[in-house]
Amino acid sequence: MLKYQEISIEIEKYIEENALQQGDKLPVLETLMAQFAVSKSTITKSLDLLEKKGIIFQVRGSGIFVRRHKRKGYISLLSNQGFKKDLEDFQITSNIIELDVRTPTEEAAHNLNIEPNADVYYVKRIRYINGQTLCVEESYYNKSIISYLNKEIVSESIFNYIREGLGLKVGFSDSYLHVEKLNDEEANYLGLNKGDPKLYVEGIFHLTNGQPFDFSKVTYNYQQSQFFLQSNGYLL
Amino acid sequence: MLKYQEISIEIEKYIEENALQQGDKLPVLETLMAQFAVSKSTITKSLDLLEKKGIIFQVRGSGIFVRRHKRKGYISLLSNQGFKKDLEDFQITSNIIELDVRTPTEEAAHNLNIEPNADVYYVKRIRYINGQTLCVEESYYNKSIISYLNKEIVSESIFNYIREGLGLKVGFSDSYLHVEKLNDEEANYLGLNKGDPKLYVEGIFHLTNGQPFDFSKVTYNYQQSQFFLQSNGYLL
DNA sequence: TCGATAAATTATACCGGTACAATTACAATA
DNA sequence: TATTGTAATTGTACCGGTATAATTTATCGA
Repeated sequence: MLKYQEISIEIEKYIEENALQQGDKLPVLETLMAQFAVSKSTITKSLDLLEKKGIIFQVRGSGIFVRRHKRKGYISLLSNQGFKKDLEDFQITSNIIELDVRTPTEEAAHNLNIEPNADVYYVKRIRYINGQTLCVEESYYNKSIISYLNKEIVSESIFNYIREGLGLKVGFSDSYLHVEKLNDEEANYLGLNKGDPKLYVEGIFHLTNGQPFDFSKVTYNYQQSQFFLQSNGYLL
Repeated sequence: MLKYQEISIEIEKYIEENALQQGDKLPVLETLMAQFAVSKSTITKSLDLLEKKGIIFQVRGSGIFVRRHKRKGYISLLSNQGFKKDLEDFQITSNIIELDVRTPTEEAAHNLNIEPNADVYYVKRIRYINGQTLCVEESYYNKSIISYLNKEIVSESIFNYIREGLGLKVGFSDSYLHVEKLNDEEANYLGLNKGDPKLYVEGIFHLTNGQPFDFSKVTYNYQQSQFFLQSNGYLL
């Protein structure tokens, strides 16, 4: 583990343990430098990471402050961790409907940047949160990257498996979302009615080297669809 | 303008002008250092900024590559620029229904972190995109920060006015979104039907010093609600 | 020709420094 | 008391360096 990552975790833990509130001030840079016995640039990097994550904000000439946000019950849209990470407080389960190797749809092939006749793992599942339907999810995994999958792995955290089991590094993701009306089939899966609101999210997940490995299409139960989102603004 | 910001703009322009595609490689660090005649850390900072904005991604040992994403017609959810910035290609207009000084609702006061009897500017407007209703928007501006507003300013870019006119610096924002069904009034405003899908977004906008100055509640026309979102993953 | 191994390439981590800009605290002044 | 100017505080920009980890390319051996 890198120094600046460790430090950022330490600081986050410190905020947690001391129950610091929005606007509370952290020790100044110089203190932190001394405390962790590293150079200014390393501390700065830790703080930049925390800022990016929305944990703190820094004000020049003034100090470093906690930015406590997150209303309870919201899922953060920022983070590639899949669900397990964000929803530790909740009871998340899932029911795998299909899991097989097949050739991708044209759409999936395009988004995964593979040939139409290449192999993909296809996974269709329903996720539940505290017993309620959360979403219906269809995922296509590039089999030349994700060489093996089974029900056990899929039931646990796929992303963990990709990192730990396969030793791959998850990088960035692009998501596209819009709102529509449910059709019959979707309504059926979610236990809702045709015409009810539907939050639809497409996600393309990439390794750090830029290769897309997962293309997912998710339809959320609107009653469960509370998302959180933050931005730090690029003021150019 | 700071060096690393200028450079990041230059590089972005370079990508644009040379029509570089997803995966195309940029010059290596050393070349960029020489080209812009700055130190490694400055270039690195420019690249980090571009990475944060989703323009590029960097691969250690390999190079710097363009990450071209953005499907056409999607509005980026990340960025504090309000609308004008993201939707330059579109015809955005708005119809201001109300604009006055008043005391905030309890909810608004809470989110703006002000007393219930403090003054706020209240703005209610309908936005149109290419002649279609895009959203109904209610905003509360902390009057002790945004000391003056009028219809002309509101019709133009408020955020520009805040930066240029008032000399304030917009920092970060937190947004919360969920999906519901439209009620009668909302349906009426948007030209839709009661019970139709509703994408509802609450946003709290802060200055760089952490003060919230704008609390907004936006109800989107689901037919127009196509959003884009990206994440760079914090792999700790 | 293929696979393993070594070498070169390339971005990232980390150091420690100077200068500067924004904010805050304080003192002086009216 | 309020205001204005000044100094201290504090984070950010930028430099230039060494070492290292990931990747790609070249080299060698079978």
